Amino acid sequence: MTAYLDRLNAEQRAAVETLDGPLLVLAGAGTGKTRVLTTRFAHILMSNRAFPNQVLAVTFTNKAAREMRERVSAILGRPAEGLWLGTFHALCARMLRRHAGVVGLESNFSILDTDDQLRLLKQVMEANHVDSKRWAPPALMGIVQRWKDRGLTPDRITAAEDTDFASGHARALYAAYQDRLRQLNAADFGDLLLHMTEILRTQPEILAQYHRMFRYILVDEYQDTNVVQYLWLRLLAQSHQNICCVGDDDQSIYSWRGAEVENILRFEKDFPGARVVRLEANYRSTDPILGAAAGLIAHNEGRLGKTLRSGRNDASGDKVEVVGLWDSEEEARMVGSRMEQLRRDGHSLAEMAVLVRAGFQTRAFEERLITLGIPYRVVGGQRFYERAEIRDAVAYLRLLVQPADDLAFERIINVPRRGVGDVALRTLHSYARANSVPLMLAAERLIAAGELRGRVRESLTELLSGFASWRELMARDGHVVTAATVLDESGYTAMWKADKSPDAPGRLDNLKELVRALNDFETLPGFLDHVSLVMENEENTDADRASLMTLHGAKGLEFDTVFLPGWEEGLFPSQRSMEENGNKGLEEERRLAYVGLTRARQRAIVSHAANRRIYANWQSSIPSRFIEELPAEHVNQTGAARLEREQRLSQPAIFTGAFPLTATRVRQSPGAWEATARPPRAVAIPVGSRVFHQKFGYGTVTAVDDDRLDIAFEQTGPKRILDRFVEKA
DNA sequence: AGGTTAGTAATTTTT
DNA sequence: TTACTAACCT
Repeated sequence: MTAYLDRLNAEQRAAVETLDGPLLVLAGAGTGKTRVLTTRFAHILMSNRAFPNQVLAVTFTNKAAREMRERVSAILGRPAEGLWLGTFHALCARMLRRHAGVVGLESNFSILDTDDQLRLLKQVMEANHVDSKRWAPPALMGIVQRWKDRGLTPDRITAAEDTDFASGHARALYAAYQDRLRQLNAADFGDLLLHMTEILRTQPEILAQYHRMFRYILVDEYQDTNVVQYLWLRLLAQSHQNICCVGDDDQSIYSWRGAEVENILRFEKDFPGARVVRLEANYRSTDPILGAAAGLIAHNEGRLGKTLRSGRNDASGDKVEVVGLWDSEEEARMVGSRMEQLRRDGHSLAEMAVLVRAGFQTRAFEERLITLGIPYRVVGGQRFYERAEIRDAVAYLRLLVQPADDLAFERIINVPRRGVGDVALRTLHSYARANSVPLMLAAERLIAAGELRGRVRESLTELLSGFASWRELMARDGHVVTAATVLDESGYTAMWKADKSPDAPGRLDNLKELVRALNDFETLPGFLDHVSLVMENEENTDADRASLMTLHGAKGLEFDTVFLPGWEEGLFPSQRSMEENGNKGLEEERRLAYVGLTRARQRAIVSHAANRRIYANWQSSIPSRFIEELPAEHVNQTGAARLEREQRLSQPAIFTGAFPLTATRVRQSPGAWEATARPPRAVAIPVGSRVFHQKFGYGTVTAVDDDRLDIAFEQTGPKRILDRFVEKA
């Protein structure tokens, strides 16, 4: 019955069995955090302390939610259904649909993504005569989001906090934006939390209802919660205080998104009588990796303090390698050849990852891996919902559910092209504004009044009658058929079928996937929530590929081998982080380094290049301070890091040319120079040859300029490629 | 209305 | 360097 408890160590077991009252579980990296959380959840159910729908379990990512659901099911031995388990946003959306009226919305409100948000903010700025060229809309979006993160409605913002943007009009713009959202019957991501917290704050009977409902609350990644999430949790936990938060202050890396480490640091004050359990036995990494990570993070102040110790029996291992390279290209070659070496030794690529500070850094590694023929995947990037075709399709569906959704209307009004441009749209806008009606209704009335003519009138009439018939169809035949019909009859799929660009087939596939996914939902509104809050791109995890991703993206993952390139001052720690947030920024960068190191089970290879190409020109850089902070006994330093540093100090003149000077290059090991030289062209590739490129596929050479080939690729069109990247087909 | 070109800005992004 | 936006031309 309780066999699942036997698999836990003493501290994990304490975390699972301390069920009453507030509990903070400080879970160091690799200490079995997820196991504790899921076992605790299952334990609550198995011991009959609560029914599945009486436990509220909150995560930050859909992935974490999914994983928890699966693992709870596995322990229970049956599918876990009826759970309140999900992300903050998904759970709030679900609640807010029930109480939308309290904050002036209808329950079918639309959820806006950042793109809609930005467009709306820009419109609000223009309507309030704030020049959107002088004041950047994205900056305002950031300000508004931070306010929302802190649970601040416009009326709660003090004048003192409103001085920077638009000469102190940010608060007014925020208020106008919120009004506009209400008119559109829409909420942005931040609103989901903000509105729900507001409702719980002001409506005691609704709060009481949730108090009766949720007997236990579980929270993952508590160090990443922001103020409004904290307030929401505190309100919900108020009565019984059965709240268990799991987190690691050393892994707090999202302060720039409004996360407050203080939440976890303050837990015992916020929840009097709280118990604290520390999970310190690490089952993931070797001793040297743990030692290096611990030594590094010890440089931070204001930590709750944990001492990771090894829980593995086989924890001895190689020291953390620190490799100094000449330039970023050599760094990419080093990573590539080490991967090849490991692969020859029987290691799987899926167990190797390159973790970079910023997205653009992956490119250099991609190029190298392509030339070496090492399969890889870039993790992160665009999510399913963010793709243009999905957003367009969703806009059509949103309008079906909610005709007042002007943002959706604007998005699709001329997609596909209907000859409705700026001029026509402006006419609609001015009528809509003057009469306080949605754009769709404005269009209808202007057509009836004969104010619109020609092509515009024709295509708008067609679109409007389309929507009318689609609504009927939905009532009759359901949302799946309707969605497919909408995409067809609106001309949207035809638009992509006619598109000759190489990604058009993929987009059509995505649309098919969207319609297919509709089958899993009873209603269209339910599906729309799923798409904007949950749906992700499916990745083919089957193939053996190395992973390239940002350090942020790597949180929660682990690999046998982890490459940590670019440990240079200015890049990592990032200059901007330090400039904007001073020591706090630096400490967060250090936590990021800590997260990176602790992803590794067996091997961690840190590297830094003396020269790096930023945009067009070369810049020299010095090794990251984090390298010096790694305890020497756990590190094996190779390469000319020290030498480079001294050399640069004695020779302040850096290169002005496009490539490092040969004279300094001699300082490198003999092999380095050889490897740097351009490999001789194996076979001449004349014009007209059919060639193959790892990334772009097959193509025909149309022109040759020394080592550069103009190639017309069959899939992706014309490109200029260095000859060594292609082979004769 | 829609395509073309010049100018400008360039972290991290769980929802 | 590239990618995206905004004014500009057809």
